[in-house]
Amino acid sequence: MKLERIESMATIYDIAKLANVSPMTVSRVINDSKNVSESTRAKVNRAIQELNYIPNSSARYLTSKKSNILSLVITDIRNPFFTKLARGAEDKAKQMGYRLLLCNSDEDIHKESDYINMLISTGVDGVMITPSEDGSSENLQILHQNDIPFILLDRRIPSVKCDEIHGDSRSGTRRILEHLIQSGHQRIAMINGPLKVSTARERHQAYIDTLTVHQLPIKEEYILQSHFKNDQANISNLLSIPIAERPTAIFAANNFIAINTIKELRKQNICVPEDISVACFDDLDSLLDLNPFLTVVSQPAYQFGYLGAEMLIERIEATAPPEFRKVVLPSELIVRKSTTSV
Amino acid sequence: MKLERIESMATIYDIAKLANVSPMTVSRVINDSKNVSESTRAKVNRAIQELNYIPNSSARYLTSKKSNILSLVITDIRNPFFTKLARGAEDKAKQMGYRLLLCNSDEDIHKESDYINMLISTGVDGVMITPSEDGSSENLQILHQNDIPFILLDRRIPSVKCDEIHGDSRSGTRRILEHLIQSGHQRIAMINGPLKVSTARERHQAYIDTLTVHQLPIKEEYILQSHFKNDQANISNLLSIPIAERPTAIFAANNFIAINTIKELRKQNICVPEDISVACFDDLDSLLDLNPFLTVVSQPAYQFGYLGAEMLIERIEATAPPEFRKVVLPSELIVRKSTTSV
DNA sequence: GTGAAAGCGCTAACAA
DNA sequence: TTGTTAGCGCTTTCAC
Repeated sequence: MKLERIESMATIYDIAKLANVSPMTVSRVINDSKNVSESTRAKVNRAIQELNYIPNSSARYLTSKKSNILSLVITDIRNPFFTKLARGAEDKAKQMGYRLLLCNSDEDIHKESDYINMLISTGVDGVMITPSEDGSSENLQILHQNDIPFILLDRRIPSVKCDEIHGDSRSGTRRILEHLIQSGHQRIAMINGPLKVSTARERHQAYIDTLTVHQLPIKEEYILQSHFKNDQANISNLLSIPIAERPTAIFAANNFIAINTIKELRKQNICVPEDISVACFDDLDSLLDLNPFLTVVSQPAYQFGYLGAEMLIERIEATAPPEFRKVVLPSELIVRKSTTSV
Repeated sequence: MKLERIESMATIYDIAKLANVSPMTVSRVINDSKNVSESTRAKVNRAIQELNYIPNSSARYLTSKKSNILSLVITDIRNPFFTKLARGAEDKAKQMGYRLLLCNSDEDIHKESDYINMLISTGVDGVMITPSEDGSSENLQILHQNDIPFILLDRRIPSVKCDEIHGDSRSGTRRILEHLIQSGHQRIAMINGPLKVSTARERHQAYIDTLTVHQLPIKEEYILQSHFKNDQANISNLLSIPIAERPTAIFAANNFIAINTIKELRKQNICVPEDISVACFDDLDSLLDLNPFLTVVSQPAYQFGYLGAEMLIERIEATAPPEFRKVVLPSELIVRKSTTSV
C-alpha cells in the first residue's frame, strides 16, 4: 500500500466539484453549520473522504482570525514543575481542539520577547506564560496591543491585569519554615531567586515575616540572591560564616536552587541533613523518584497547566466572565529526608 | 506607558504607504532580498518600526508554503528521556528560526493520527516523531502524501524509509546483561514493551542472543510483556515462580517499567537490589537526582532532539543528501545501586 | 438551504 | 531596483 504523493493538496474547490455543490457549501459542512441539508452534507462528506481533504488552517486563519493554536511560554521544560504543567496544558488544549506551541524563555526577557513576536506572527489565539520577570510586562503589552489574550501562570506582575493562576508562596514558605523551626532550627538561611520575580519577592517577604513572628533574628548574611535556573550554586558566603553562627537549615526558593545547593554542600563535605537541612519550593518528579529525598512544598503543577489552558480558552471563546480571575492553587508540605531536627 | 489596542494589525500595505513604496518592496525588505537599495531599505525599516509591523505567518504560508513550524510528536513529555529530547529539539529549532509544536501521543496510534491531521492542516514544514508502533506507518504515509518530511526518533519502522536517529538497543542490552551476568546473576528476567515497537523487538532479540552466548537458559516465564507507559507493573507471573527458580535480576526495557517494577517489588516486601537487581534502558534525570539509584543504559536524549531538528531542517531546506541518513547514538552503562552481585 | 463575489496578507512571476 | 498582477484556500457578506 505505497500511496503516491498527492500532486497538491485538495481544496474546498476540489470537494465542491466532486460533490457538485459550491465551495461555500463545503465550507459550511466542514464548519458544522446548521444550514445544510442532510443529503448535501452526506454528499460533501463523501467527497471529503474520497479526496482525503484536510482544511488549510492558514487560509482559515487569514479570513477568520482564528488559529486554534495556544502557546505555552515557560522558562525551561526540563524543570519537572514545568514538564507536568506542559502536559496539563497540552491535554486540555487537545481536548478543546487547540494545538500547543512550546517556548522556553530560559528566564531571559529577550528570548521571551523574540518568542512573543513569533507568536503574534503565527497568530496564536492565546498565550499561557510564566513571565521571566516583572520586565515582561512590555512583552505582554505587545500581546495586548495585538489583541491576544494571555494568562499568567505561577508568577504575577504587579502592573499587569489579566487572568492568573499562582501558588500560595506565603503560606508555602511559612509551612516550610515552621517545619524547620519546630525541628529546632534557629539559624535558617534563604537562597532566593531574583527579586524581580513575584514568587521570589513573596517568598522573601514570607521568610522575613515568619522569622519575625517566631522571634528569630533576620540576618542579612543569611539571605542569598541566586536565580531560578539550573545552575551551579554559589554558597561561599554562607560557608564563610563561622560554624557557630552558620545556618543549620537552608530554605531554597525553588527545586533547582535546592538541588544545586545540596550538590555544592556535598562537594564541601557538608552532609544534608546531618550538618545542614535543606527544603524548597516545588517537588522534583516524585512519581519517578524511587527514593525521594528533598523536603518540599509541592504545587499541583499539572493543574497549573490544565486549568490555565481551560481559563485561557474560556477567555478566547468569550465564555469567561469579563473581570479577570485569580486562582490560587494550594500547596502541600512533604517532609522527607533532607531536613532533620537539631 | 499603557498602549492601546491596535485597531488592526499593520500590513505590508500600511508600511508601503508610509514608506512611499510598493507592497512588493516591503515584502523584499522583510525577506532580506538582495535587490533593494540601502536607502529604500532604511525607509521601509523605519516604517516597520513605527507601526510595530509583524509579518503574518499565515499569509506567508498561503503563498510560499513555508510555515517555519516543526512538530515534535512524542509519547509523553513527562518521560525524562523525552523532556530532554524536546528541549534539544526546541533549542535547535529556535536557533534556525523555526517554532515547535508539541504533541503527546501516549503510545496511542489513534491519538497520533489525530495529531498528524492537525499538523497537515497547520502546514508544518516537518515532523520529528517517535512513532507509537509499527502501525504508525499509515500515519507517516499521510505525511508523505502531503509532502511533509519527517524523521523517526528513537524508534524505527521496518517499512518506512526516511531519516532516522536511534540508539543502539542491541549493544545497550548486551551491556546491561553482561553487567548482571558478571555480577553472578544466572536467572535474569526481562520486562519488555510491546513487540510492535522496534526498540522492544531489538531489546528482546538482544536479550535472547546475549543469554545464549553466555549459555544461560532462556525461559519463557522470565519474559514479561508490558508497555512503555508510566503504569502499574504487573509482575505477579514473576513472583509466582518458586523462590529457588525465581529470577535474581530484572532487565526492564525502559525507565518507566523499571520504576513501576521496583515500586511493585517493594510493595511485596522484596528488596532491590538485595533480593532482586533491576536495571533498565534510559536514565531518569540524573542531573536532578540527588541519590541516583537505578542502574541504567543512558542515551543522549538531548542529542536525539537537537540532531533530529538539525537533520529535519536540512531535509526541509534541501541541504541534506538525497539518500536517507541513519544516525546511531551511543549509550552508556551507568551502574548504580539497583543492581548488586549474588 | 445554497451560491457568487470579494478580500484576508502575502509572495511568485513577470514587467518596467 | 522597483512595481503590477494574480492568486494561495478559505470565510464573510450578501443575494437568491
